[in-house]
Amino acid sequence: MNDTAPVSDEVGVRVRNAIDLLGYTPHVAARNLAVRRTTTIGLLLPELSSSFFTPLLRGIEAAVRQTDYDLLIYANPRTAVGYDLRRRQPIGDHNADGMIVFTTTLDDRELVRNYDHGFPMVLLHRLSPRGIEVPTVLFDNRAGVRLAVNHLIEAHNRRRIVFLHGPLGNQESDEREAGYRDALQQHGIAYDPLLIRRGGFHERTAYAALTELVRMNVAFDAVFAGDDEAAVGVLTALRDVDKRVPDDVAVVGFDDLPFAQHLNPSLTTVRAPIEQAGYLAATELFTILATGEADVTTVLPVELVIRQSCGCLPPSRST
Amino acid sequence: MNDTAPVSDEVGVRVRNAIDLLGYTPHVAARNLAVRRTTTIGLLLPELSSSFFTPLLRGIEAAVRQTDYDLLIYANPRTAVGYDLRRRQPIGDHNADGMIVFTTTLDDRELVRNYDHGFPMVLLHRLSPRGIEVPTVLFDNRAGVRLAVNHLIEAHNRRRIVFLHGPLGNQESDEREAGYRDALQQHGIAYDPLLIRRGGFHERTAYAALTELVRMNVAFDAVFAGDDEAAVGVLTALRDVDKRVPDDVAVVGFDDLPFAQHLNPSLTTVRAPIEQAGYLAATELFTILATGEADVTTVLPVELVIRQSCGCLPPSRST
DNA sequence: ATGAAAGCGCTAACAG
DNA sequence: CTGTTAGCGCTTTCAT
Repeated sequence: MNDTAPVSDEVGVRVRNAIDLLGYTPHVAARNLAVRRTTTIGLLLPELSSSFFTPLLRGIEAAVRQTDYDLLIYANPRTAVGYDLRRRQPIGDHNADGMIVFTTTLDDRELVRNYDHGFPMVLLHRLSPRGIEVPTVLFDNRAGVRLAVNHLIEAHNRRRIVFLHGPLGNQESDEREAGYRDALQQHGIAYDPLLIRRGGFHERTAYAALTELVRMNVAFDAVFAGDDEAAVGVLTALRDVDKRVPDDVAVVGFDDLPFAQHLNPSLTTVRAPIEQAGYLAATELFTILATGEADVTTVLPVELVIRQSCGCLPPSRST
Repeated sequence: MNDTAPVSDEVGVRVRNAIDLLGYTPHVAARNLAVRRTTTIGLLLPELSSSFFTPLLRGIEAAVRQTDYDLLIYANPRTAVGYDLRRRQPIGDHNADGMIVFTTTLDDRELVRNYDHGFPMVLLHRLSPRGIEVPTVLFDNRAGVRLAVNHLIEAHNRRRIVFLHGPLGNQESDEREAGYRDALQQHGIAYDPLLIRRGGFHERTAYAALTELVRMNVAFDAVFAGDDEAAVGVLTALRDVDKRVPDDVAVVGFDDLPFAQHLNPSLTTVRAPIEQAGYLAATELFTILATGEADVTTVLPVELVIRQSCGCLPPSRST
């Protein structure tokens, strides 16, 4: 019995000795069962092996560190599609007091069920399912892409702009495409379905998408890559087919991941405050935990970062 | 009761309806308490916000995905130093069947205690504490650095080679320094303590270390950066003081993280099979879980990857 | 095939 | 201040 009740010195010592002797460790699961509280928040992620998560986790960590809570992360591609309901949930009220749900790592049904049970959640980069209101933190994807594509059109006179779409059903990608269409429309450029390819969000798929486009002899003078990871694939693909960036093809990304400025040419991209998003999501969750309430929707502004890959900055001196 | 005993149809239906109606979810902690098994392995990390963990996690994930187990990650800088023993352990036999321990995320005492309790563990990038034998997966740090420094000396005729040491007490960094000394000795170059600086393993600290070195007017013609993250800081620092890489100063890193090839100049570095290390560590843990036994020590070979920052490859055409 | 009872390791509430 | 008791939600064993 520690901390909860007054104890005489002698007993205290005796107990402590026993603890040391036996190497006793409290069984957390049992304790949690008893107190119905875990002092832990959970984070549900589709995967971890992408540079995108580095800043995101940094932000979440920063927020967690200011509290007494621990952070438990569960990353599992299997959670993506509807899976056996009877299968245990990796993170839930049994091992966390609340959780952050990234994009589609939990399907709507689960979300609703957790919500009905009053399990505190914050959504990241995904809208609350219709019918319930779960607080969510989002980027202004549409405005960001509009900005980027407008720049390609206005400053660099590009008109055949490829748009790499992320995984099917990705809300963010849909918003980004809306921004792309906004920009085209704004300048009276026709929307050409040939220029819309799947392949955003991953280096390899982006590489493949671009390569195929070239093989198909589709003409284009710019690429919105979907995100920075994809932009790397695009850059590589273009180099492999001897197209020059930005002279032949301008390239812009999304996110402004740390490596974007180190690419060659350095990447013009839409900077998303990823770290801040993580920080905010966690902070909101803690607010809910403390007060029971929180803002419903937070849309984070993004900005265009101009570098070399669009043609604005001169090529770098070779050190 | 699902799966364990025969049940009449009618009752089955009745129960299922009740489940749907109430939105019932099994309480995992309670079940674990009862069956004394979690079907989960844990991973203890000092932090997540470093690109190093991207490939590491990819490897671990790959191994986990082949099994029925779930992966729970706990990242906490607070675990670094000896902390309150009575404080619950975030991951332990109460919520995992075994765990992977990265470097110094668990202190020796805890390691020994877990070991004594028969809790399955695999160590990553850290030696087993003396007295007990916990399986461990390591890089051949010493040979790797020897390779790199030898290259700087032999191929590029450098003799004033800075060595960036990681955090105090970091075993890997110690091994790397041994490799550095090996190489110097091999070529009869005197060891100059002035050239050994703290600052490896982080971009910012590496930047600071280099900047200070320049400010102190210490002469040097090459830098072993400690790792690739640190190399980015070194490159930036050198650019800021108008030293040319590789002409004035050659730079080599360690790890070969994904971004290394995209740096400008691209980074000559020691490639460590990080992903494989993660995969192996997880696989070994599963082997222990299944059979109770595993190899004690696995040392993974590394290789030198030659690029521009040492002077071997010509500067890149600006696309 | 079903219901009842005990116990996993802990905390909390209550008497002594 | 200390020892005892009940119960967290589940599985398991044993009767019915």
